[in-house]
Amino acid sequence: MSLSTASRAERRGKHPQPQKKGELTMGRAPCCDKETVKKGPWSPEEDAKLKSYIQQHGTVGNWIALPQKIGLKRCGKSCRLRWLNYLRPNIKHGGFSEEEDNIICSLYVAIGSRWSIIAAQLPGRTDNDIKNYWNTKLKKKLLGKQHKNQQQAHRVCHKNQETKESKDGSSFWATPPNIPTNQFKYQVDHHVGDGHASIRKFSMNVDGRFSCNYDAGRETPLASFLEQQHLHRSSTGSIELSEQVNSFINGCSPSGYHILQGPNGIPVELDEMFCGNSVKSVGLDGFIGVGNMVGESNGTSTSGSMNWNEVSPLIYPPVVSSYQGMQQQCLPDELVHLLGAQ
DNA sequence: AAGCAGTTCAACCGCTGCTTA
DNA sequence: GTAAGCAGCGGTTGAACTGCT
Repeated sequence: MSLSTASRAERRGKHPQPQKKGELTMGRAPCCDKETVKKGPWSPEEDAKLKSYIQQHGTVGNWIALPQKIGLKRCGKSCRLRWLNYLRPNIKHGGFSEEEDNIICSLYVAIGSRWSIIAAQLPGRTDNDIKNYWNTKLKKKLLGKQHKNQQQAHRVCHKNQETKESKDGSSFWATPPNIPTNQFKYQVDHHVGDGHASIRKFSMNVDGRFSCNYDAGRETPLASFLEQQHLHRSSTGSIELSEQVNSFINGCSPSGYHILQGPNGIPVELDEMFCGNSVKSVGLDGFIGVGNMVGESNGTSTSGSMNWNEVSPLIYPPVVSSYQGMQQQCLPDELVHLLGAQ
């Protein structure tokens, strides 16, 4: 370290942030003076200033220095957010289509709350918009569907459970249901011998409703994300998610057989199902790194890979009487070990 | 009309990872 | 190799709005 903070700040045309009395020396200094910076809703005048400056000079440069340049008493981060989420051209607000709903749900199931990646697949939508939409509407919509199906399925399950319990006295359910041919799939084409950079084309197909083809020479955020996650290719170069995902999106399980229940028989919330599942718990590596994941019609997978139940047990777990029981029942050994170590 | 509860969404906060010196 | 500075991200907050009683 040869340069002091002050000299570096000067070189960048900035003054160093004065350290406040009693402030810790460790940790990050605030990006702006919180006492003089304006907060809250933006006025039309502020919007106009910001918009005209960016339209003239572009967004290239230093966001933190920008408000000073144009005389705005705003934090640079706030300016950036305002531009990206509201002032930027071609922004769409509200009125999400059915197709967009499906895309959001599909991607949420696959990659979790990576809103920026999801937003990148929906032109004109911002991550903030999608996040809000998911939290306020889509999640409830799905829970509503889920609830309906649960009510139907409960009747069937109750019958099945009675039969099983009468045999062995346990509350564990019998074998998982057969998984019909998948409608939802990711496919990653590759060129042999090209390493991780071989993911040159990313296409996605949700029941024929959505297709996002790779634009040659331009890596999609999702494709590069998958690449970052050290996607292991199968011999066919494809990753396919089973119909379970798709059918959940469309309202619960394919057979109406598996109901998600917590320890006290309380239905597990969507959040817990997705966010608490192994995808999130052990990182996407645990999900994508599995390699070829094919929901065959008999519920098995090919070439030593894992099926959906093994990878994402909380989406389709058998109902068990305890969390530990569920781990033992559903998770592959290495994941149980990982979770146990946490 | 008033009061309350629920919903929406813009904006904020704090953290992470990358870049630079 | 290290630390500062920054952009970007996801979670959270709270004001404004809406609907119900």
